[in-house]
Amino acid sequence: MELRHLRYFSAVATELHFGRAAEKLHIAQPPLSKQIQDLEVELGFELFTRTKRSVSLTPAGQSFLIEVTQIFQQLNKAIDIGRKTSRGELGQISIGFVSSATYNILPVILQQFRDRYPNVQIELHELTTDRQLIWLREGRIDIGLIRPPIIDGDLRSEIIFQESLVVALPTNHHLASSDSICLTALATEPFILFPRQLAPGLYDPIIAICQSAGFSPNVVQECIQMQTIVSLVSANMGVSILPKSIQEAQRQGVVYKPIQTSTQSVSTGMVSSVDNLTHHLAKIAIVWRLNDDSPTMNKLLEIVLEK
Amino acid sequence: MELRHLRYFSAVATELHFGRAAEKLHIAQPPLSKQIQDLEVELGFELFTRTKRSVSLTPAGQSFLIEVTQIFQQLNKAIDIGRKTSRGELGQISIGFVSSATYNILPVILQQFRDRYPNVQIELHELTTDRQLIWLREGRIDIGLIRPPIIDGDLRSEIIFQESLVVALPTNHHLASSDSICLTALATEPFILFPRQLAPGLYDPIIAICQSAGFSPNVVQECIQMQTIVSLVSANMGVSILPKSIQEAQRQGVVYKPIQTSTQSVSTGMVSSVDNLTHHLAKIAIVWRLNDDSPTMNKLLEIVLEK
DNA sequence: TAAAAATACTCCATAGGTATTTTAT
DNA sequence: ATAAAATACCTATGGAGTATTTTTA
Repeated sequence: MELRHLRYFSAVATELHFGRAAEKLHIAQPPLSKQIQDLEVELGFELFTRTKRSVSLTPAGQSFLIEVTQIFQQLNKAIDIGRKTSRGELGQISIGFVSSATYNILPVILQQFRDRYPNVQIELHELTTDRQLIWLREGRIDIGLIRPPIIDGDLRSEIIFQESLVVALPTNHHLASSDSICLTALATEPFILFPRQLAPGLYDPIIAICQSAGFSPNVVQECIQMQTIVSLVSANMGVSILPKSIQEAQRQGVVYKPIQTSTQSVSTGMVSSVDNLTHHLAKIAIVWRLNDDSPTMNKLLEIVLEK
Repeated sequence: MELRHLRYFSAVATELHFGRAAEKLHIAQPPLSKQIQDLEVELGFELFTRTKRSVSLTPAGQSFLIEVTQIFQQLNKAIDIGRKTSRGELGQISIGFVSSATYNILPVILQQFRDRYPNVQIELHELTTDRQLIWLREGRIDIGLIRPPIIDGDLRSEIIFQESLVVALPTNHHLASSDSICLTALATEPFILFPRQLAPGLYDPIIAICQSAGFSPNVVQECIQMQTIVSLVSANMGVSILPKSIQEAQRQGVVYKPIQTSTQSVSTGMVSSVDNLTHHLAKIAIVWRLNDDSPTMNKLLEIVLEK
């Protein structure tokens, strides 16, 4: 049996006239009769009652017609779903992100993507950078929003967001009323940072700017969650250096201060002003599998990278 | 597009290997590749990602596969429903019946039919004989259970049940304690009968046996419903002659008595004993359209007539 | 007698086969 | 070197056309 048989049957069932049905199908009447006969033989039951002068559906033909109509609807649906999926208009995407992305780039991406592809199901996973890289390779997520750098030949990435670092101080700290902080003033302060392993691309620059301010930070506590770091700062456990957008998570007991650019470094030329700038920035990169041809993923990439 | 394309797609999607899929389909590999290519061109999107060494479904191919699987399920369902309908195992039938058939033949027919064809929807219509004939011609019912005779070239009928007539008397009637009634004894009684028009095949024999008992019944009341006749008898309005099975509808205030066979008629030979017997019988016939080829109707006929 | 489906046949488009090439591992 | 898909080309099945017959209203 082929769709042709069903199309022909449907036409004859609608017209109840082999001649007119054949005309509508742009074929001659004899082959149409033949095809319907073949179909009836294959099905094992009669579809039409022919009396040389008039054609009518048998009860079996009537119920078969109803079902056949649904087959064609189902076929159209299949084609439509396939086409939409191929265009990235339908489907699903799994996105991993570091917690701090919640305050800046993630909501922007989500809103733009949802606006343009409302029928794509988005799955979100808050994960540290290192776990995102594993999940990407395993195919558990399609997109990662991580702290660079990444070193993996099967993955590609692009920096999509960068922001300055700020110092987080408890409200009652003696520098809490300054406009900006010279890092040197924090040389003896206890520091609360996240473990280096979680995001070396963010950790190392922090250490570096402390070094260039002439000290190694005295890390008294490590926390996996940035929120927890903020909590500990507010509890007077120490100070921290964090990406600026953490300010969005309004928290009592903590103030954030810009880092005072060391004019000395610039003037001496030891560190170029460009390097200095980049070293004061916290970056977020989007990562995906090099060989991923998923249309949904590509549409999301398009949106994120087009700016 | 033909079902062939979908069958081939389904095979390749399952095997994810053109060679093996072709083998399973009992065709060579090159034509299979060709058909899949044709399908992709017609659909306008890629179904598979081929890397000469491995085949995998694109996201669009994945969703298309799910829908295509449903098409085949739908197709099997269509064939199954058609076949069952053609065998009379599925469908619907509309049955008309005279009220008195409720007490004898109808429940038997219904039970046997339901047992054998549980998936056929039965529509029941209690109608008088004359309206059943109209509804049959209009196609509003497929089967009638009526009081014969019928005279209609487009309809066919068969007697399927006959029973003797009985006299219905009020309990306090002076003959209520007799074992059987000689009709002559009722010559002066008031009679309650149904209008002749509703079932001449039942009305005329009743009049005939009264005539052969030497009187014309004095009809004081006509009722369309047999139940009403019984009610009026119980209310002392008169007597009646009814089919025996009306006894099943237990009713207080009424007794039913067999009619005493006139030995005279038999002995004189004026009326043959056979004629006499037939004239004392109330018949029910099954009627259907001569040109009705509905399998459901034919299966019901088979059941009713096979005994 | 006319209208409509079925039959008989003819033809060619294309599904499917065979041989070979290409390409990635 | 090998496995597997694609390409090239050929074959033949069967879908569709034309002419005709059959049937019944």
